[in-house]
Amino acid sequence: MQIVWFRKDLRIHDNPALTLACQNGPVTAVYFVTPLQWQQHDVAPIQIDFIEKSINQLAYSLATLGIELIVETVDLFDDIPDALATLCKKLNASQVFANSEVEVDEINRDIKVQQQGIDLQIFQADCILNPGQVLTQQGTMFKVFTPFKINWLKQVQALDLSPYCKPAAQNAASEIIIPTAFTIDRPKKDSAYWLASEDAAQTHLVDFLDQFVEYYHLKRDFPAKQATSMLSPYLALGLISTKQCLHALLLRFPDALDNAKNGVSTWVNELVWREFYRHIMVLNPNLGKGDNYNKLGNQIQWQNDPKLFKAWCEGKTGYPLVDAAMQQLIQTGWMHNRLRMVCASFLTKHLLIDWRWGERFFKQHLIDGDLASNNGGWQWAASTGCDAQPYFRIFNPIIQSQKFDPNGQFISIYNQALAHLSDKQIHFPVNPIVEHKVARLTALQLFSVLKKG
DNA sequence: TCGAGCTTGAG
DNA sequence: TCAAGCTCG
Repeated sequence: MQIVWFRKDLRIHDNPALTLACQNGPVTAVYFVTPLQWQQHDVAPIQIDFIEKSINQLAYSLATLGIELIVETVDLFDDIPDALATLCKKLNASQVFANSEVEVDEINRDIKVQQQGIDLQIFQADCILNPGQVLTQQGTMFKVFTPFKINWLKQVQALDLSPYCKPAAQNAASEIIIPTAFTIDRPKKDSAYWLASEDAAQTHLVDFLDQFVEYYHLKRDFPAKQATSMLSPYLALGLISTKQCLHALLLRFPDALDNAKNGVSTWVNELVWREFYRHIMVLNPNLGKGDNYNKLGNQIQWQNDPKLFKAWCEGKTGYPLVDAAMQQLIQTGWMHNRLRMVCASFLTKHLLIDWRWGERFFKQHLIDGDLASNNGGWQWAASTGCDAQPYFRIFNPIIQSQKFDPNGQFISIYNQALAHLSDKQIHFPVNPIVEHKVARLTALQLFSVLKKG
């Protein structure tokens, strides 16, 4: 008997741990619910709801393969080695199969499991190219995205991207035992807008590839348009893999890896950014503990005014686009990528609040909360990250609004009181908590500690 | 060594 | 126009 331990890979397709375990004989699956750990990791209630629905769906999918999914609740990652050892004993299992994760606590958890004497086999399915596999000629991690991407594309072009097949059913012709629904006993926020299944993820992907990807580079920056893939919640929990995404993309657009300037390659870029941030995280584990990537960032004198932070959290900064974006996050658990940049820039550069505060707040509300991507994005905006925004580049929230929500269509969704304003008027702040020009100059001074040379 | 090339702009 | 540099080959 083998155990397949599911973590952030809640899928039966393109899942090497599952497929390879099944090749070795009978399999039982396990998922550990870790409420206290999730609390420490600021997992959003809406993501917990999405996890609950996803594991119930996974249990059903596994049942169709004749595999039982045991869902066990413990407090912390630290409790898993014992729990897993007990389970191995009970099932008389010789090996545990799992897919790798990139975060430091997760990696340490796996080490502790192995130290417990459990034969834990770890497979790589989180990235298309494994962390540490995309390096400069000096053997170091790239510090700039573009050369990383060039190297990544080169390697991927030589790769077979066929996803792993789902395993064959274990006991043919056996009846499907419909598993009892599992409930996670934690505060939850309804995630029903996002159907929690592999099928739903595939539908999002197909719709995106059929209808949107060709215009992605032209439309993706406009939050009022439906133009992005909407795959982030699925990628965050592994209901779909980036390999599946790229494979499907290449079937439709065989020259997708050619580094052109079109919608297809712009979207490939996004997948590569995801990998870039994951590689950085594995090679710099302390990023997961709040370290600035750029140590000069330690010298930034954050002002951290709680009143300003509260206003930002509640979408009451006075800047219509920022406030609408924060409402989108609070109400739906998701925020358009362009707006994440605008809000992150505003918090760090206009309000001079530590990016970690914003990172945490986002994590607490995002259905697609993912440490590497969230941290990478925040440190990009705060100019402390790897290949980050230069510190002197400060988004003007009014110009961003004029450019990317020209008719105020997005703003109007979340602030009907402004809907009657003209296209010209709607972008301007009403009782702003800080004035752009003043804030900009202060930020330039405070952030000048990042000046190089 | 040196030069090409820099995600998501702003005053 | 400017760009408060630097990475990578």
